Amino acid sequence: MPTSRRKSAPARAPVKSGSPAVTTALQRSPWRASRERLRDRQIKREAVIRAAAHAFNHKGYHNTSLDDIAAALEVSKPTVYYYVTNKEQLLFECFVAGIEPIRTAFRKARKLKANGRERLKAVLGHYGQAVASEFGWCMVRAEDQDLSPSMSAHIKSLKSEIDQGIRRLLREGMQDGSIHPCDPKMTAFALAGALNWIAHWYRENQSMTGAEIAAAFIAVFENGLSPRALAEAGRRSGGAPTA
Amino acid sequence: MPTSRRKSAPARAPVKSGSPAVTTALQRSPWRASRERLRDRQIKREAVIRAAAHAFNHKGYHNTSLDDIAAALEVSKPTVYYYVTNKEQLLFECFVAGIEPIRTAFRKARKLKANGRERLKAVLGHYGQAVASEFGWCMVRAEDQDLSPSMSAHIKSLKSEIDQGIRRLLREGMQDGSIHPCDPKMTAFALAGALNWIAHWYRENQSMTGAEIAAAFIAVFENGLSPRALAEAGRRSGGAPTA
DNA sequence: CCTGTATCATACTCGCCGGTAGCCATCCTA
DNA sequence: TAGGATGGCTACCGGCGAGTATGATACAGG
Repeated sequence: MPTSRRKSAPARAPVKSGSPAVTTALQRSPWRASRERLRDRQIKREAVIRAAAHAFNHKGYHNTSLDDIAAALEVSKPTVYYYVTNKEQLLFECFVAGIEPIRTAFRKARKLKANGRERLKAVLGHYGQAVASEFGWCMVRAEDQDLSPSMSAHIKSLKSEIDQGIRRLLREGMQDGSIHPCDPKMTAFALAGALNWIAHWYRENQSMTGAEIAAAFIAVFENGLSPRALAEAGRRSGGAPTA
Repeated sequence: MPTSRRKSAPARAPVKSGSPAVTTALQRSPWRASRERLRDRQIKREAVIRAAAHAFNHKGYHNTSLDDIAAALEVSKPTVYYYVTNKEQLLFECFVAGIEPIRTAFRKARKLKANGRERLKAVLGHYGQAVASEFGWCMVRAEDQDLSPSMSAHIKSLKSEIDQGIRRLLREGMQDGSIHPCDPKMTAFALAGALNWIAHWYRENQSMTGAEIAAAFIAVFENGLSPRALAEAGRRSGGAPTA
């Protein structure tokens, strides 16, 4: 009976995590071949997403057809559809792949033993690198209007998580005296905006690496435009300034 | 002979300039009626562009059809095409309308009698307001990929003009001692990026006006994250800090 | 009243592109 | 070696949307 066979496609796994615990145990199982095929499938799936990110980077989401992506992979369009359900999901996966390193940066910063400003700097450094990565464009430019309500909500919540994380670090830094008093909301917007915008002017084969750009930006944020006394400008670790 | 009649459409005038010197003289010309029609045409044309900007704001460029814009104006699609040649030009005009106030801000700042930081602040204030304006989204999001090479080049040059203007003000401020030493290129990117990003989260009917947002951002840039000595934080006009 | 021009609508063309139907090859498993 | 699962292809559909052909109306000038 020729009913739909395509339903049997295995559910998606998180795009970027490198096969967490599945391949470690049961090395000589009789299903080894099947497991290897599954792993192959993940590799191919990631290649599809990577190709999509690359195409979106260069031509934009709407100017990229799935035929383009298929051609870049030297396969046909239905093959792409074998790995993802639709174009929208491609954008979504690229977004997630881009934002994931930022989330882990927050987790790592949390267990860092330093003042708020240093922790914030650590996060912003990873943030900048993520924006300059191959998924940066997709992460930054994924728009509500191009996504279904459910995915849009998902993305919104992830973005909000990042935003709240920055605000929290700002507040903590202000409490421990390592950050100049400011409005956390506006400051977080300014910081994230400056870093997000990297995706607009940064394309591969640039002279600076993502890390270098992030470092340069952080220096700007840290010092501000107004001139500082020399002693203060050279200071590294912050305590309460005068109080 | 039914050849193309549409060629007779009058050439476009700069979108936003308010009928510069045409209506001042020759008030009783016999072509008064014809001149009035021309003025009407300009008004309608601007309405079309404004409607396009509004639609692009809400749904994005690619998700907006010219039927949408026509419907918003309660006219039909050919009417829209009577005032603009194609969709691309609509985006371009929106971009120009958005960026023009920034250019005038630079011109005004140039004849301002103040140090570099103050002049930069004045420009950034107008910059922020422009980004938060009805054309802000179009100005910020107009992408090369959606435009023909010639228009893309035009937009690129306008953007570059703004960028170079910011860098120049930074250098001037560093020379007169009102701005902390920094890399002008990276700092300009950071400033412009933060302000550009306003277009992503700012939608009308927000609690803050564009001017308020710009002021808040400028305060962030000016102070920086590192804490400042109280005397320094309160300082207003800058001279050389300690040298 | 006649003619040209400005303005706008109805009703189309047409290409692109997201997504699918159906078929074929291969390979693992029993 | 049969038979199912897996992975891939060619060929198509359907709709959306940019842009247009054609003609109707309004009005100005002679």
